[in-house]
Amino acid sequence: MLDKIYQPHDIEKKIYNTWEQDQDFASGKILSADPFSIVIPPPNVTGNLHMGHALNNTLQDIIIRYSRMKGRDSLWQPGTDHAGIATQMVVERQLEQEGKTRHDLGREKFIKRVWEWKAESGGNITKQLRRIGASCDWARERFTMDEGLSRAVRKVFVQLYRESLIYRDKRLVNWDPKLHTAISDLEVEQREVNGNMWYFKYPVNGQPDTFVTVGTTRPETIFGDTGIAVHPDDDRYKQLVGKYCFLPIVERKLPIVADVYADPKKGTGAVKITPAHDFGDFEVGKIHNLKMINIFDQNACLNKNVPETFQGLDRYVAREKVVEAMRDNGFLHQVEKNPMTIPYGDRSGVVIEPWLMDQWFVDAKTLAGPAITAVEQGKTNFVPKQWENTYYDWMRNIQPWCISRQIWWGHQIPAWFGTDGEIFVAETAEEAYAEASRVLGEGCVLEQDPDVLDTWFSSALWPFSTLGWPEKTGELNRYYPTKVLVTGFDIIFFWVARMMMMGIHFMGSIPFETVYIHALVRDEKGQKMSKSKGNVIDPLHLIEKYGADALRFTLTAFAAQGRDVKLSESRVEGYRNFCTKLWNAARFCEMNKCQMDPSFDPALVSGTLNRWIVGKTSEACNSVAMAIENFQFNNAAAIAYQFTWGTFCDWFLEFAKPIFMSGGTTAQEETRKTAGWVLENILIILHPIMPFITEELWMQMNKTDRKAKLIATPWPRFSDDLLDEAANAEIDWVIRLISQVRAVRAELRVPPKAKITLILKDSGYLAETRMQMHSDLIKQLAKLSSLSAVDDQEVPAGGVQDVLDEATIILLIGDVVDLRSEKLRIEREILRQEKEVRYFESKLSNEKFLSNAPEGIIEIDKEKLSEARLFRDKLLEAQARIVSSISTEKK
RNA sequence: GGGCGCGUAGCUCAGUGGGAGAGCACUGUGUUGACAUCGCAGGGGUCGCUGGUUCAAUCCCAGCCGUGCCCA
Repeated sequence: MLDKIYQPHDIEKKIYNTWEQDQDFASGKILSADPFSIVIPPPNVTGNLHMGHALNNTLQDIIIRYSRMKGRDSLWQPGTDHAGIATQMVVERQLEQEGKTRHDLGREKFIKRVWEWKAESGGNITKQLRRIGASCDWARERFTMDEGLSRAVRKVFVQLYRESLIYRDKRLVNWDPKLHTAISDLEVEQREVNGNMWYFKYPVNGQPDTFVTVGTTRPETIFGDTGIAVHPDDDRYKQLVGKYCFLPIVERKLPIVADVYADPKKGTGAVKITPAHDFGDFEVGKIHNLKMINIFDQNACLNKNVPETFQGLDRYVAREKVVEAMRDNGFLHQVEKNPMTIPYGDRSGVVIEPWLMDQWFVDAKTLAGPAITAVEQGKTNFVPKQWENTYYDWMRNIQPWCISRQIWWGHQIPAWFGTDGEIFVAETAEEAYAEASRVLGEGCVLEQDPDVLDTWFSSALWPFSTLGWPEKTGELNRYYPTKVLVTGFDIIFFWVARMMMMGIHFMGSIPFETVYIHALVRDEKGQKMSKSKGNVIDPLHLIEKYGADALRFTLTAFAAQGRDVKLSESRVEGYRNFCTKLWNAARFCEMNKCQMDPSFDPALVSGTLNRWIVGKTSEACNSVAMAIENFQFNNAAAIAYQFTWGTFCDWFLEFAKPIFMSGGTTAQEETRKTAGWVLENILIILHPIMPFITEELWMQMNKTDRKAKLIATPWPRFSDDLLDEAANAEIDWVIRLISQVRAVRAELRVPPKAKITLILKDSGYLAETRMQMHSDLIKQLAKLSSLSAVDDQEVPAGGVQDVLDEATIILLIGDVVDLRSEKLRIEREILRQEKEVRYFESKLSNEKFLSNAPEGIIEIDKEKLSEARLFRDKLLEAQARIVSSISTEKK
């Protein structure tokens, strides 16, 4: 016997262990089956499960579990990425507590230390993924720093270098003065701040009392100024082009150049050019051959290229000093408040400094071409489709990708430098030496580039490196390309785009057929969850409290395409109740010996009720399947929920009760088996969304017959033959009758326990038959003492009346009812029906409507009209009877 | 400034060119065994505003207002 309440805690752990131990998640077991693969967006190895992960992995789990049940050879490739900067920061923080820095340890020991940390804490996130039920093929788990994946990285680097798609260049990069590394554009966050615009007067050479006034938001950069730009068509400055200004304090000559970069409408129309410290200025400087003077050290403090009194100052201290000096010397024209955006490092949180240095770059522009075409040609599709625009937009304006990082944790760049800066790129040191020997001679000295590659460089290879590439493995052949990538929109640029580029370049084909972009999980007020706001909801906390299935169902029910998920705990609670409902329905089935019988054939049932629920079940199964295949997860959840609760529990089981309580008839036996079969299918369709409770029920209720677990049970295929229109109409009629009686009773406040008499007038043969067939049921569910059909003459006066199709329902509820208020009730309803009749009459008398509307619509409206008329007429008759009762009463 | 969304019941959200739905909340009511984490019944919405297209618009189009995100 099932417990009275579902206890997720113990059950979830037990079930998950069983699955994992029995290798139920393993791919490659049925090689004759169609392969179906997805790769997990590898979570950061330092990460902990947050709501975004919970949603992302729930959806993937639905897809893969469904695929498995559909009989495909399903691979969900798991793993984590090494998160270069984040991981290094974690370990450095540990060292800090010991009073050490990574430099105290040295590179080798530090890396060892990181691996130790990884061994100890790196598995957190994968343990947490297990908590939400993720059915990854854990035996295949990969890590971006694994030997195999590292080899893939080296091979890709070398090949791209040889193809000139990776190159070393001196360019401005985003320098993080706290972490001491370059970062990519994507790791820079633009924040709105209120800053100042300072206007400085630069004296013009040879023209006393003539100044060019320039605005700047960064006074400290004046030491790097090497020119002034004005717009070529700007009459204010035309005569100055080709002349020089003097840079105050420094006394450097600054050529005045004409460039459209200077916007005449902004500020004074003249801008100072600091090529080594501003991305825009850098381009201008190159065009006009301006000097590039680097004025910062790696901490963003002023270096030796500035006047001595300023050397070593922090950039913000320097800013004040410069303003002060300019003011004191009369070169400060004015200061304005200036709203602007400032670049911050997304990891360090400090202001990023554009810094001129040698770095490795990927020629992303060239690689992006085929990646754009693949989407244009529909080889890869985004769902929802509008994300393709975001993808195109970024890809078409893509910039060179800076891939080198000045940190230690990561894939060290496979490039070696000779003593004079010669570069040798090779997969191994041996190869590099061999090559260098040919060029520089035997015994040459090489040093490997100390930098490592951007983590996303290795993540970009994930869909094929995890399958064994560059080896030509069977897995690679079988599972690449993957079917669908499930991810959030925030990493379309970081990851999706780069996987597309690398996948196409190295595998010759797209890495995935579909990119499903899901929502962002927000708090109940719609705000992004963040630690600083303190509005983070911990998925593990919700799992503890309500169970993983309740959380999964909630996330799924909210995962409508193109909309964010606003999560609140009360919703999770609501779906926990759904778990309880399901549990109790199963318990009820068990109590009534409704077993799952594998030999049961739904096509052979004969009882109307059973034929009805069989049809509804097949409909629900097919609709849920369709919804999952179309990535309409919220629909899948809604259909399964409505069918389980609203159809199976609320009606079928209630209808079955009298049958179960009656003697051992054949009808009882059939209904038991049908109920067992429906429950079985409910467990199946709910399993992808709520794997734990469904598996537990499956195991408990299939003690004898079946060995296979639910996870390995085939998803049923039902033909439309199971739908029985006649049975539908019949049960539907009974449901409507019961509902109407209940409504009238509630409205007239008939005591719930009071049994009353129902008389059906003018019911017609069909309705009368239906009534008689289901009389026990109707009596029970509508709480009736008796029900019968009568013709005109036998109508007792004074009953409460209602109309159901062509029949009039008469409820004899004794003296309780005030005839006058009953008369008003009927009249209200008559008014409503008359309005209905008028509406359709006018619509159907509109010639334009008749000539333009499709025939089907007209037919439906005609039917609605005649229904409304019938309803109204029946009500009018009922009203007349009341009136006569009232007059009788008076006498 | 460019782009992408969103605005439907008190709340959170589905949905559709043919008279608007769910969950939660709310109101009334009900516990001799599936479930009070429940049952039964009920109230509640000019589908943001203004125009246009159409026989028909909550849905399509335009503009406006409000709101959110991404990019510069």
